[in-house]
Amino acid sequence: MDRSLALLGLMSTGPTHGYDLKNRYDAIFGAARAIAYGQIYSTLARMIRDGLIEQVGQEPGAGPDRKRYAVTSAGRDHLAAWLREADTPSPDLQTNLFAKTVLALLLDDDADALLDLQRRAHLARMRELTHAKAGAALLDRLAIDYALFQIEADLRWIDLTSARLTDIDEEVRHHG
Amino acid sequence: MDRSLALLGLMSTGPTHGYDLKNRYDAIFGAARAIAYGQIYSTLARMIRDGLIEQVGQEPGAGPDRKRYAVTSAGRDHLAAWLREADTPSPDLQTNLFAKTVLALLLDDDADALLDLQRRAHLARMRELTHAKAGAALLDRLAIDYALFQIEADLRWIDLTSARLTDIDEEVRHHG
DNA sequence: CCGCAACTATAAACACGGTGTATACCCTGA
DNA sequence: TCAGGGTATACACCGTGTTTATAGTTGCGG
Repeated sequence: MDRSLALLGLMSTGPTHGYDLKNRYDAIFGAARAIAYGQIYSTLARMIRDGLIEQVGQEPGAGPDRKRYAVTSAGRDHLAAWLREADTPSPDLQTNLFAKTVLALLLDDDADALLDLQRRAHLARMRELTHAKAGAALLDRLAIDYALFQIEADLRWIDLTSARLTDIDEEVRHHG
Repeated sequence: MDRSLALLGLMSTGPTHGYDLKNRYDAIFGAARAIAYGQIYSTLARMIRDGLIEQVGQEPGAGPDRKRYAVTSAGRDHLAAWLREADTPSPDLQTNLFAKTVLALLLDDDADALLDLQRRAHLARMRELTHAKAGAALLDRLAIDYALFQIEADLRWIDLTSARLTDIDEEVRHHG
């Protein structure tokens, strides 16, 4: 996920400072992965450099001075363009599992065992997520659903690949 | 995909030099995305620093001298550990689409239009991939299948989310 | 009332993956 | 002979993200 755009989006509801941004980010997007303070400030610095935001004040808070930032019109355009543009999923068609399978075959390792291991890990993860979903808030449930669907897709690919291993082996050896 | 591990895997079939590595990588994994020469050498440098590979010779070829590298025993262990370890898919449950949807709601933008746009882009991409699959080699077909399964999963999530937009809107406003 | 912990707030150094470009060497053919 | 193209590597640089340092402010226990 593009964290800088998400931050830009949060700032679009009104000028804020880094510390507040971190907390709001975590409240909305941080279910699975909170953002580090360090990343907030380095991202802010880059956005300032690129003219997407600008400092609009510096006020005392409950600690060192807060620097307040606002989205510039260039920033608003940038965000709007991002929102309006569809993503290409997995633009590179490559995955770790694909690479592992091919390399296992190339190195005379047991590719089928590898696929089976991944299958079991996926099933375990699905149970885990399904359990976590029970008590979760709506936004978190949505994120979990996304992961569940994706794991199912992975499982289908694993079955397909596992069934074709002999053919793939031949193809890999050919490339040597 | 983890390119450095893939390179390490390729080197495990015998010592090679950077240039050769680049060509073999592209032949096997490069269907969708070739690796740049620059990345080869910077990755090799890091692997040397980490003791995963070592230089074992320097011979003239059809150009400047070739530096031949071999996998160390630490490198073999590292690779074997990677092959034996299952991946956690989408360890952070976050996606661009999720972020866009939430931000659109937060900014009073049209979230449903956004989802619909993504849906149409996905369908177009599916047609494209299905078409490309027809004439492709086995390894490429496998990679394409992976992408197709994943897009289907995305589509399912889009439908689910689209149906729940009013509830999500309420939740998002709550977080402010 | 002193000192220390916990919270607020930011900055700067650093690591890593990746891209682009420069460099240098060799061979071929017009 | 010399221009062009393939071979081969090195280096500077960029963006994302992590770690660590710094500094003020509040509040609580001894």
